[in-house]
Amino acid sequence: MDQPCRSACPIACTLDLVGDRWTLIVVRDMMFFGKERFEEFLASPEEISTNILTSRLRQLEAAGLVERKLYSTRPRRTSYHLTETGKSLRPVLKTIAVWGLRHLEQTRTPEQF
Amino acid sequence: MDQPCRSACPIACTLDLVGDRWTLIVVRDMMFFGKERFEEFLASPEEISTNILTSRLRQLEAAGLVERKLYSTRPRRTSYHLTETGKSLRPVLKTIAVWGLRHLEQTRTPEQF
DNA sequence: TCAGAAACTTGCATTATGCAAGTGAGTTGA
DNA sequence: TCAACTCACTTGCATAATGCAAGTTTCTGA
Repeated sequence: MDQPCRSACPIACTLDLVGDRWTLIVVRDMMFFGKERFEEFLASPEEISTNILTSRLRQLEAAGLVERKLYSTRPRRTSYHLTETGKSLRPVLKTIAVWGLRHLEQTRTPEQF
Repeated sequence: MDQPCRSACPIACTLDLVGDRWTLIVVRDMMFFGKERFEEFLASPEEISTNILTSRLRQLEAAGLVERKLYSTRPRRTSYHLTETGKSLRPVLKTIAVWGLRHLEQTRTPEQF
């Protein structure tokens, strides 16, 4: 999950970016569930903790996959959105979801796919 | 990476199985580079350490994605192979590779794809 | 002014990872 | 037959990541 790629392999480099337990969960929430705010991500059933969520949002922002916006300054509200690069992960998430549905019994479709 | 799924989401469950820095590297080595032996996995450019490799092979075996075989008892040699379930991860790996090649500059194709 | 929400930060314990060294069974060559 | 070597690990220890709870700051509305 750190910056330098372990090798020139596109699989290894992609995993360096999003290959951990939480990053793609956050991307999923934005891509399929339209979540935008910190509290919305916290409400997901996987129960990410606040420090991990902060660090993942920062990393995704640094990687150019997510944009952070202040959509209100008076109460100061933050929202997060996928950039075009972030949105391009859709086939990856889709393929993973299809595999999970087919091979892991305990999974079910949440309508959205 | 532990057994119990965090939720019923197919993406989250799949990540519980293979969502870390190393598991899919090992699967990649078997799927695209035909690697089978412990020492072959160690030789990959990402340089996995022996204890992590052992634990990942055990987890993949426990998850039914990989089979372990003793192909020689006299010098006692072990080989690892993808099961049908393991092989079914090919589209996932492919999609990740395509994304990496398109969006990460430092990556290049190793012919095999 | 007092409770409450949103978006965090901080501290600390637990778990995972990285690194180096060691082990044991068997093989090869001098 | 003895030393060196290979394969497939295991062990120990330091560092890094994660999980959990609590606290902070800024603002709102009653």
